[in-house]
Amino acid sequence: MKTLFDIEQTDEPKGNDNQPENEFAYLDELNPVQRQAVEQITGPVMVIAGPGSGKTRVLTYRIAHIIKKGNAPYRILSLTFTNKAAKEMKERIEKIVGEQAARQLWSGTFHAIFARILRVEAEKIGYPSNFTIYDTQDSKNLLKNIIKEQNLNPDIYKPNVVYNRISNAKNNLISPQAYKAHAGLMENDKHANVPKIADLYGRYMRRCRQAGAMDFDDLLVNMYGLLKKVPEVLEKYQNKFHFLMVDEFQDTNLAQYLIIRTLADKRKNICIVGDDAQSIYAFRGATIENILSFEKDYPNVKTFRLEQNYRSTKAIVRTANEVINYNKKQIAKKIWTSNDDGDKIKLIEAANDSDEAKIVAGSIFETRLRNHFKNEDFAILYRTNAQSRLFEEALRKRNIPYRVFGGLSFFQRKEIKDMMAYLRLTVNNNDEEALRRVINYPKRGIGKTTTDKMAAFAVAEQKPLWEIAANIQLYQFSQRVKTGVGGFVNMIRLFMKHLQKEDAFELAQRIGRMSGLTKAIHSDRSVEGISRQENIQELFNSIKEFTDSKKEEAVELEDGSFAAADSSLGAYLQEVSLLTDMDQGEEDSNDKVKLMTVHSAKGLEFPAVYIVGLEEELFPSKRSKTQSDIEEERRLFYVAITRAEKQLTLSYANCRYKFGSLVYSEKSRFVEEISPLYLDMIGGKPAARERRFGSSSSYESFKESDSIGNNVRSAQKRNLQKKRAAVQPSAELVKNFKASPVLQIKPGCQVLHLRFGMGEILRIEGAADKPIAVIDFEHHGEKKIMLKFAKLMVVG
DNA sequence: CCCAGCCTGGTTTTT
DNA sequence: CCAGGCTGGG
Repeated sequence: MKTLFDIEQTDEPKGNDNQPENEFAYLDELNPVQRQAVEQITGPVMVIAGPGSGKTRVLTYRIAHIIKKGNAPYRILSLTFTNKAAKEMKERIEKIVGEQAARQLWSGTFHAIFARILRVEAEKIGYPSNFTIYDTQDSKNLLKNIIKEQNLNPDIYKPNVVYNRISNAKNNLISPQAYKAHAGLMENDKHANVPKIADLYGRYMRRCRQAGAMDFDDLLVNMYGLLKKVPEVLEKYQNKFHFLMVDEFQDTNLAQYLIIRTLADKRKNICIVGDDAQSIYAFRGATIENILSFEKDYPNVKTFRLEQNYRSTKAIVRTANEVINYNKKQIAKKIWTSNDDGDKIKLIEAANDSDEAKIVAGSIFETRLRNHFKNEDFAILYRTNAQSRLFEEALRKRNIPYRVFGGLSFFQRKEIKDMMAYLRLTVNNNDEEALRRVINYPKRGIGKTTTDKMAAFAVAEQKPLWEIAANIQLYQFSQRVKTGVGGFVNMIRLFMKHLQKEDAFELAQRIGRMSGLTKAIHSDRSVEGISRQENIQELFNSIKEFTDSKKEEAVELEDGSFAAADSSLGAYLQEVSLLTDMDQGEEDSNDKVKLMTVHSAKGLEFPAVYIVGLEEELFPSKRSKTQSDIEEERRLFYVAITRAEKQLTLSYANCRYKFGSLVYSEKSRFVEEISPLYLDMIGGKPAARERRFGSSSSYESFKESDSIGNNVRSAQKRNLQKKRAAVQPSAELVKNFKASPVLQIKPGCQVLHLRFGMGEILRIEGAADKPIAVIDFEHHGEKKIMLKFAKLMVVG
């Protein structure tokens, strides 16, 4: 983290006449542009802030300034995008304005803040105040059920696809009715052979409503609906919030933008901060258009540009600029720095992914010694969460402590979801997904057939599933089922009786005990079983922490009176349902190497950054096909690069197992694109590679492998054996292949077309759906690589 | 009708 | 590597 900026102070700080000199001392820490943005607390303000330009500093100081100017903290609504950013902001503000004031601030993620408001106002739009928040998995499960009920083919109507389309519609505030009336969308769906999407959308919405549940997108949609449909609510919040601030504005979608605009409409004291070059959430509806709209909607906007980078070395800033310059769609600006040139950008080229991990771990080990870095100075950034595993292994082997962020978050673990489902169901009986999850866990003899039958009644009668369960006696079921379901319902009802009497911790313990869930988990003595127990224990600990802290806390209301904070189970669920990563354990990340996706690294900075897995189809993702997709990948790369303060290392594996295929990719698209600059940086020759650590031959693992390669997963091995038996190469192909000076084909394999040329670039053209080749080839003398292509692709 | 255990298929990124 | 689907035994 930065301690002090070495800023050239061109202006003498302008002390405010009415205030003691030191009152606004913090303003001295800002450069002239930053300071102007901070001091402009009224009217529409737009701050275009490049990476490392002190954006968070501007935001936090601006909030402090608003408060110091005599405005109550609860007049300020500050919205961010991720929990992590929100948390960091809160901490920094607290340091300036004190804990008391910071606590009254309305600061958090869009989703969290809107959920908080909706809790209070939900009944005005026909939702219970104890509504559940469905996570993605809940939503997809519900969709899957609906698709099945409608007798649609789940292979065509993939829950994933349906979910994404619905989510898209919601992010653009398109209702099911509007969707049906929208010719373009309907045409599109028809074309994609999924004409029933609009219908499913409507059904899904009704089911959520019936279950008293909102999904992530509903928090936005319903917030907007609330403001549009209930004038007194609109009035209330417009009067409540005198100042609005939005961070990472480039990542807002239409729904978010319209909500912000509506809330700010009365006073128009709205400040947005963003950087179009760091827009990396288009996939969930974010649009840079919002920046253009903002300028149009607020013609008298004051714009400030923060272009000086205080974070990174010249080498890093130059690389970043170089990368982003390939993008056509961007607002012109020049990020510069007065920092040192710094070290050259390093490139690691590894044979395969586990080798890559070893080399990176080795490099961290070495750099740490040489530069007296601490573990916490390092970050490994990757494109997908799944990539973390090999790096974890490699770091463990070298005894380097690390922490993985994101990934399978605590709350997505099965045992935690089960427990949470009980808690959710107790607070909101109508929560269908929770009910389905636990009605037969632990085993109560209520199987799939029974649940499906109950669900059919629920659909036919347009009632929540709980209603059927609660009145099971009225329906045609066997006595055994009736007893089982009846017992379950009574149990939940018993829990409900204690909702008011007991705090979240007491009630959760009761639920764990009486539901038999704790017992079921404790009876499992396997390794996973033990870890499950620990997780449940951790959950209980966190609930205890929650109740304890709430009991200490007295909430100061806006009229000055005090009230006891709510420590009930309902309050706990509300607070916790939008947490994705348990970053509660700050001490947990003390002096550890940090591993995370590039997306979650946004807003953070580290002295030394490794960007790994820079391979075609991985980073950039193979899902990125269109020009604008690629531009988003490039922005993502830009974000990753600009996290680095002093050292940046890029890394890729020559060949990587992906979905059963081993892909040779000598140069990733990115590396190639920045290569003129990159060559300059490493001294003109790509041969100046980082030394390999560990094994003398990076291809060791291949030599030791069996004929397919020891990294092939067992399932694929089985498959491959089957398929290989079926595929025979044509004589011509074998001949062509053998003509290649360095490539040899193994008998029994088929290759469509291979070309080898342009130095070390292996180019493979053509496409096939089947696995076809195992190839040995020479590389720098004796090295051998085995390749198996599930799908041929152009690489190089 | 339920359940345990095997098998297969799928994996971007976040709230 | 995990979750969900399928199958065969109870």
